[in-house]
Amino acid sequence: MDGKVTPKRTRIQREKRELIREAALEVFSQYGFRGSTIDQIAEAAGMSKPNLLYYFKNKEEIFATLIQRLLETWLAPLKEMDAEGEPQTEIRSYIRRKIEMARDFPRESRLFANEILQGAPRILPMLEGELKALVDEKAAVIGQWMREGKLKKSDPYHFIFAIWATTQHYADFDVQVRAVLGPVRGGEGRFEDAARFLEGLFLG
Amino acid sequence: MDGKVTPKRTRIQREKRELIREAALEVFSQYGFRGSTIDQIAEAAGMSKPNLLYYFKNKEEIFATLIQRLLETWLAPLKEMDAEGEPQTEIRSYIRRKIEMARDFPRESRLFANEILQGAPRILPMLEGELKALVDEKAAVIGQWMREGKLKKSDPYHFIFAIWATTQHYADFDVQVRAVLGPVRGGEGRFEDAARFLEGLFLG
DNA sequence: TTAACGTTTGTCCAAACGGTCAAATTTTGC
DNA sequence: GCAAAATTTGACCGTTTGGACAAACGTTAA
Repeated sequence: MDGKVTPKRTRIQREKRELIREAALEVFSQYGFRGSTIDQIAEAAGMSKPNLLYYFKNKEEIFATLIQRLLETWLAPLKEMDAEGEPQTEIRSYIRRKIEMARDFPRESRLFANEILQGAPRILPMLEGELKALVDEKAAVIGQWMREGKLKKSDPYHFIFAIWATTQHYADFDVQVRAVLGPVRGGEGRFEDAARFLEGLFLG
Repeated sequence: MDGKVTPKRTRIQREKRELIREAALEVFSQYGFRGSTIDQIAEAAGMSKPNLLYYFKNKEEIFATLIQRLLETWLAPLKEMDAEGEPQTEIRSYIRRKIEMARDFPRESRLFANEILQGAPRILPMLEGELKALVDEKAAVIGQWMREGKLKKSDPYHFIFAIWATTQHYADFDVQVRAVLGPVRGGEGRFEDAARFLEGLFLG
């Protein structure tokens, strides 16, 4: 009926496909889809171009599997925000998780940023569907917390946008952050500093 | 001595060069440097590729003049922040100006974001030089205001980053913002809503 | 051992790319 | 009005790109 079956894969296929995804993430996150070439990705993966195309039909397909995986990673932290939890704690954890993602998965963040910058041609339906639904739900929770006086009153949607913007900034604009902070303050501690600052900003 | 002279330009040259810059901004801000083609820009400018190359030596040069102009626009609002002014007023004006820029010059914002995402290959010296110096200066001012109790105490550098991140978010991630807000709340009023929210966040 | 299957690569192709050039056309200054 | 200068374009070039293909090489299991 479906016509679409999960293809059986050998051990080598699973490993090589993962290797290619890793290389593609590196390249795509820096140059965007149009700015990246299959040759670049193949070289980063340590294989020939035809060999890479043995594992992925074409450039689009590599990008597609990357985006698909990215979206799950991306929605997870917000999904975890628990309506039954302590508001301050929930927001604090959310900020922490997002800053950790900026620190540990900057390439994923940049890939996402690149896609949005270009008008989100491949993920617009998901933004208007799944993401909007999730944000609507969580914004309602946050709004309730605000009405209960557990959080300072403001617009829940823009509150969420502000957390996204500030946390992802440390991944997407990392070069600028380090340039401005200089070698001393721009070291590894910058993410911890950022986390503390943002907790104060959003919860203070 | 200098060897570099401002070339004399005819009326047509001035007009056409401006036309090309406008078209190039449109294209580069969406696809980045590597992802954009001269043909795309030429078409957007309504002329043939050779004709475009009559006005600009090559792709790099178009991009360079765009970046150069962008940087001036970009630093202006922060420069205007006045150490002698009323702290609350100065911060509020700064946020307003930045939100207005996100609304009125989204392409410039995206061009900048694109450049930083790719590691700022063409403007890193400026970030480490001029920008760092400016931020150092203004962070000192903000730090003084905080010590005087005119602003809530926090880290002045991350305070500035947070203003950048949140305001530019409304230009760079506009597609996402509109997708999440939906057709009703995502209308023209979203920038005014954002401005009010951000004033509360940073000054409340 | 060997046949079947999975993997890898050199070679090739057409389209797209950045850029050149000479010839044709238009504008300008006298 | 006309010559010089400025502008525009079609045709072209070498390179890069995404992708196809068949032949060669490895692996596996009967």
